[in-house]
Formats: sequence, C-alpha cells, structure tokens
Amino acid sequence: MKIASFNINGIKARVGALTDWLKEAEPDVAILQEIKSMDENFPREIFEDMGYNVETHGQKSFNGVALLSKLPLEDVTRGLAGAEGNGRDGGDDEEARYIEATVVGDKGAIRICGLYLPNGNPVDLDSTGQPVPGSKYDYKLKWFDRLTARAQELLAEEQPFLMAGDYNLIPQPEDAKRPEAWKDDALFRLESRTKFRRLTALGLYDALRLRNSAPETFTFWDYQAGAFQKNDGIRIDHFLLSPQAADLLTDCQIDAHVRAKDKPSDHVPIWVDLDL
DNA sequence: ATGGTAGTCCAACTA
Repeated sequence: MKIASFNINGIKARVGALTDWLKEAEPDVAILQEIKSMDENFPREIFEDMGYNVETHGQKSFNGVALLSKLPLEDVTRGLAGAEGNGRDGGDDEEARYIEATVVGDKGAIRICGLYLPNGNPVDLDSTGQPVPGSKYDYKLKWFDRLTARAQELLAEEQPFLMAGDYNLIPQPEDAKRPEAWKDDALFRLESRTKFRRLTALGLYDALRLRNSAPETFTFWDYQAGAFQKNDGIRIDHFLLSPQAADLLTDCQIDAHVRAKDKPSDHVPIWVDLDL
C-alpha cells in the first residue's frame, strides 16, 4: 500500500499539478495539506473520477487538509483534541489542520493521521525568553503537545498507525542546506525541535531515516531566489510510523522532480510503501 | 533592512 503526503499550497492553483502527479505516482492514499479551500469548494469530483474516495477538512483561504483514497476511508475524524480556546484555535480547532481515517488493506488495517502543523513564525518571546501565550509560536508548541497526546493514545492500542504531513519542522542540521539561516526560525528553534523529539521518543519512527541517509534530501524549497535550482531546501514533511507500521515499511521516497514542473507547489510529495 | 515569489481572492495575510 502506497501512502503519500503532499502540501499542495492551494487546490485551485494545483489541480493540474496534483492530477498529473497522481496519475504518475498512483498512490493508494494521498494525504493533502494547505488545500486553502472550504469543503464545498473542493473539486472532489475530479478525484472521484480518478477512483479516489475524498474526505476534506477545509476552511476559507488558509490551511485545510484532505484524504484521497482508492480504498474506503473509515471512521473519519476531523480536528485534533485539546484546543484551549485561546482565540486562535477557538477552543475547537478553528484552524483546519488535522484529519484521521482508517484504511483496510489485504493484510490488515492502518490508522492514517494527516496533519498540517502550525508554522509558528514570527517567534514571539517575552523578556524572560518564554513564548508569549496566544502567539503563533506558542500555538505551534501547544499543537505539538496535542499531537503528542494523540500519539500516546494510539500507541496504547499497539496497532499500525502513521502521522504524516507538513510538520513545519527541520529535525536536524542535516535537514537544511543552510541550517544557520534557520537557527532563530520557528521551524528549527530548539523549543520546536524539543517538541518533535519528545513526540518521536514515544517510539515513532521517521520513515525516511529508516530507508535513506543521503545528504541534502529535502521536501520544501522557497519560491524565491532560485532556491530549488540551488537545492537550498529543507526537510519538513515527514512520515512518523508506529512500531507496528514500521515493521511493514518497504520503501520511503521523496518525489523531488515534481518541484521542477510547471506551477509547482513549494513542497513535493513524500511517500511510503507498506506491506499491507 | 529590504525585497525577492506565490496563493487566496481584491486587502492583507500567510508562508
């Protein structure tokens, strides 16, 4: 079973690039981020005509996640528990960033968690260096805590699951062409990386690093300053696998060539193949 | 320090 994640940066602008890649890559499941569309405006028929079931969790203009699957999407849930009602998440995930569903393959089921973790910039700190409550950076760090809580719940079930998407997080210096340029950025600051490390330390596996130790392996290149041509990128789109899912992993790849096509997203797809 | 690009949807925000 081939499961892919792709931050498409706007479905309206990406219908062509997305359908081209789907035809070429033929994933069984595609986890999408930044659809930037309300549910009723998502062009679901285009993907249904390609044989995909479609579940969206959208909002107007910003964020928004979706699942496309050739197999039925069961027990779909939208939003991540634990919102605080701090005005930014409205107490119930005002920002559409999370969706879950179960897919059943020939050899068993897997719970698929699709996420678009907050960017977190600008980093807003008080005089003691603590993130300002209610700031974007604070929201990012708290969102990590909520995701970690959900991972703990799922790990207790001891079943295959994965959490995939745009984590807006550079795990290590080798995951950026120019790590020094990111040292004070919410994508690389120590508080953010500590949260990511705490999540993986529960016992989740970074699928790419189970299969690939090649240098300069990135999933995002800024549109500006010819970043892709210089391979001035970062690795921020990740598949984290539960132990039971990691046991099924047969491959993990990044489709970097997609970034060189017409009207590309600034992210490229990353996918895993599981023996399911 | 600014502006460089892109998407959404026409003002400004997000990345």
